Amino acid sequence: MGRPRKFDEHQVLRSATETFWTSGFAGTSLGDLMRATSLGKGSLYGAFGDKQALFQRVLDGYCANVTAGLREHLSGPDSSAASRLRALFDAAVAAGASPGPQRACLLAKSTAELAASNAEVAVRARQTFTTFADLLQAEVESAQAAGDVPGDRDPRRTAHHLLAVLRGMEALTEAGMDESVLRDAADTALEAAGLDQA
Amino acid sequence: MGRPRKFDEHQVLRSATETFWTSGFAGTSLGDLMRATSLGKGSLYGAFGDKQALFQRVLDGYCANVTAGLREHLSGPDSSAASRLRALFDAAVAAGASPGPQRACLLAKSTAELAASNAEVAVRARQTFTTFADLLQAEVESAQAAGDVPGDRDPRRTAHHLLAVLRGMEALTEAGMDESVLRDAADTALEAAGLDQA
DNA sequence: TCTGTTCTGGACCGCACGGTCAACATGTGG
DNA sequence: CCACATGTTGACCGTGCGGTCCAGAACAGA
Repeated sequence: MGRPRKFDEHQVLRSATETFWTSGFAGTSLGDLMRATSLGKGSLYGAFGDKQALFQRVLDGYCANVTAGLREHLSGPDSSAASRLRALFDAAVAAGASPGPQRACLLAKSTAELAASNAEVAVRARQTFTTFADLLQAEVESAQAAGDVPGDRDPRRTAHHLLAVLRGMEALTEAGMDESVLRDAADTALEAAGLDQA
Repeated sequence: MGRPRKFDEHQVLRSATETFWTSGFAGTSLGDLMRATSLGKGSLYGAFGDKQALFQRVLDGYCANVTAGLREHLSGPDSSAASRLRALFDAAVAAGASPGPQRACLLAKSTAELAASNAEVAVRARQTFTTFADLLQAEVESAQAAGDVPGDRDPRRTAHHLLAVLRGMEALTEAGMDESVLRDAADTALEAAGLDQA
């Protein structure tokens, strides 16, 4: 019973995500959020709590999405684990190649802004990156089993290296570095993992 | 002529750097800056212009310092270019290994927060990273000349990869990842460059 | 239809924000 | 020692902040 909500929670969270993504946590005001979501303050506070709590919801949702996306990609229809890994790095290069101002990964931005002062954000970041590493490791192992990666490679170590390169490419993308830089980083990383280029 | 300044500009910039570094641009208020610098608003505005201008001064100075530091390190007293590169990555691992909340590189934080919306920040970031790449490339070439890096490596490509790993390690450090992750990333990157581990 | 419950919209709060300004202090050059 | 140029201080300004609250709207169940 009671009056039903007029808004769709998912849609509101999507709008809020967009806003925080563009302006960061400190750079986003409640007014911005009200405009983006078309909700009054009362509804916003009633449904999500204060700005901090809403941000946490947004960040958690974003991390879940990104993790799910990566998991889906890595178990995708692509023929081999090796080609899926290559596709992943190709996508990272392509993301940085598009012209215009770049909007980096929300998780990267949030970690840079808040991880040092907000334990919850730090935990979420750490956990998400750890999951990334695990997924990459599984993929390396799979490629190894298929004979596309030499057996002498330590999958965990390799995954950690690939993760670092991916995050580094993200950072270089933020700075608007040339595509060639990203290309070089991606190719060298894949080579180091033992994956020959097509 | 006129009344002389009571403060040391370098000292003030150092304090302002500290403040922006801790809280980011949007997260730092004029009050924070006044407290940190012990200057009144008038002096701050008279000497540096508005908050935005002061931030740009701070960021430019930081980039200059970091670049000079890297340049100095890479032309340091260490015996070989190879060992200097190893020391560089060791330092990056060590930076992430210290306990407690991590405060990432100011340039990384500023790029994440502002590069998409502030052209001057984006230009500075891009330029600084490009300089990093150039310095790394020179070092790889030097190591190659000394026979510590195989001659078939493309120095530019290798430098781009090393740069990506360094920035990635920075990002993982922000998130508080285990030292072993950084260690793996660093070791694998150096190996990929053709540098054997000691 | 009436009651209880929830949701909505916006008025309202105190505060701190970024920024301006004018009165005053402190030097230098003549 | 005086006139001038500059630096300092902090009061002041309008605005927008994050957050609270409540009167009224919109439903479900009796």
